[in-house]
Amino acid sequence: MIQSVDRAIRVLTALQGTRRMSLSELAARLELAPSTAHGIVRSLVEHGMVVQERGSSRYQLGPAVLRLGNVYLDTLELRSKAIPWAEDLARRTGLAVRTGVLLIDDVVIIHHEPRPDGSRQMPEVGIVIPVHASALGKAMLAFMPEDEKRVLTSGELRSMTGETISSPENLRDQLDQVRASGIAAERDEAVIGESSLASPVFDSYSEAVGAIGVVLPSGGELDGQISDLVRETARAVSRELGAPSWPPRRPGQ
Amino acid sequence: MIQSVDRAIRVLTALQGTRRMSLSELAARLELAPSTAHGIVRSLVEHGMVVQERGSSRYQLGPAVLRLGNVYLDTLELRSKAIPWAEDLARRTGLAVRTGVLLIDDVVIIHHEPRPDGSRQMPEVGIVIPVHASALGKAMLAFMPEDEKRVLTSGELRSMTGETISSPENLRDQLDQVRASGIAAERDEAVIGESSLASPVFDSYSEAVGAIGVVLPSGGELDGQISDLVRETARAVSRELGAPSWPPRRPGQ
DNA sequence: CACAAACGTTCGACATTGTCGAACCACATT
DNA sequence: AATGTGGTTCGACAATGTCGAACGTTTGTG
Repeated sequence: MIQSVDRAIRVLTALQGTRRMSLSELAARLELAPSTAHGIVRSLVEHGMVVQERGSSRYQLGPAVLRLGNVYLDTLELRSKAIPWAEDLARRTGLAVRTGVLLIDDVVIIHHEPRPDGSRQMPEVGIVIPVHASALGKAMLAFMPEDEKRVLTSGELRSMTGETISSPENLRDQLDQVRASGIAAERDEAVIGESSLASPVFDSYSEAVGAIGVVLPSGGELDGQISDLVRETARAVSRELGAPSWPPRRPGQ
Repeated sequence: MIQSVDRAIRVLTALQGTRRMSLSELAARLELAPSTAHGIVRSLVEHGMVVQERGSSRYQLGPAVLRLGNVYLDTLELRSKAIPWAEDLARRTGLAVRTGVLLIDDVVIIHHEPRPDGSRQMPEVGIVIPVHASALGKAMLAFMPEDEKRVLTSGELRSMTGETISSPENLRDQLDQVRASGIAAERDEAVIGESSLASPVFDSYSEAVGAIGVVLPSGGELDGQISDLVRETARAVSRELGAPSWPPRRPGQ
């Protein structure tokens, strides 16, 4: 791993958490000399990845990162294949549909089909949710042995709400259930009042490449029919990606 | 400018143009030894900025860039202030409304309010258009003396369609007009059959920070009433950002 | 089915390059 | 007006990234 590249990405990641930071804050966060941090930030600014506010004080992310994100979405085969099925699932269930992929210890939403009731809803593309606090994350993790091991042994499971799973044993048991049923559930674990159901999507190598599922208010009963629709959707998208079977014979290679 | 950081960003930029590239393609494009390129790519992969496709061959952008892009949009004051006015402008004109910022020699769209006719339209947030081929770009450039100079003297004005401005003299004359009228126009210069009108938005330092405008089919007559609405919108957003006057007394600085 | 060629990847040595500390400058605050 | 904070620049050292060569795997071809 190249040191300065690593540090540059850490700068971006820091700015992603704390949206506006002064140079000294950045330097302190990364445990670097201010002049070192300055050199890195300068390089990022030159390419528009970071901009400094007027008044030459704080730094924040720049427009170049937006362009990159847009191109990423365009290249994703999973996304283009999933969109028609997501629309279909939203129509049939009357619920919002999310599609996501794994990024280290989080799920990144790559598509969001809003509830078809015509109400104004925040677009959620690009937001991240901890793997262990989302149905999408659990659905994927159950079929990614290496990532599962890493998450289970990494120690800390960040708490989002009082319902967030905090013990690795509990999470492992749930992943076993996901493997058996092909569907993952979550209730108030990321956002209070919000529950979700999701199933994993596989590619032609039978690798889990993402997950798709619905978001519903926590109040209602878990409807078996909705589970079936989610599973069917995940299977359909997987087939379009060339997956030989669903669920896969040998979970995730 | 730190060499390896610069190279890492060039890798991302290359992957943004040519969406899938092999290591040797990347190395050739950046004029690097394959092993050097590999080290850089490896660092990017570790952070999820780049992923390699199954079959260990080609590389493409990864989910981490999407997360960054989303956070960038959230931090942008221009965007949050512009959205209500963009909705209003779209309703009044029946046209699609775009808001954009400058990134080197391009405009990046940071908000897109679709035509209010209920038809399915591609979301355009994140796409880039050459400055000299867009009304948004010309509107901003006219009030950014340094960037104007750079663009006018950089030599090449990329051609998008037969109508794209290719001569610096022509562009400079148009920018003079923009300064006089406070509004920029474009007709078939980026996309055939598509025209646009835009006005610059200023912050509390009277610096041009972006532009807002409408997209319309190239057929119709240029309506003076629409121009007035665009100008009024830009003025309103500028006021919300704390701009002391519109247009500014001392153009850009 | 076997061979060859191309590609991605790993390793180690050299010197280029990034890092750090100190000094400088501008701004804001008292 | 003076002092302190924070951002930025500069130069010297050595740590770090770069390159070339070799390895292993995959892909295309005879």
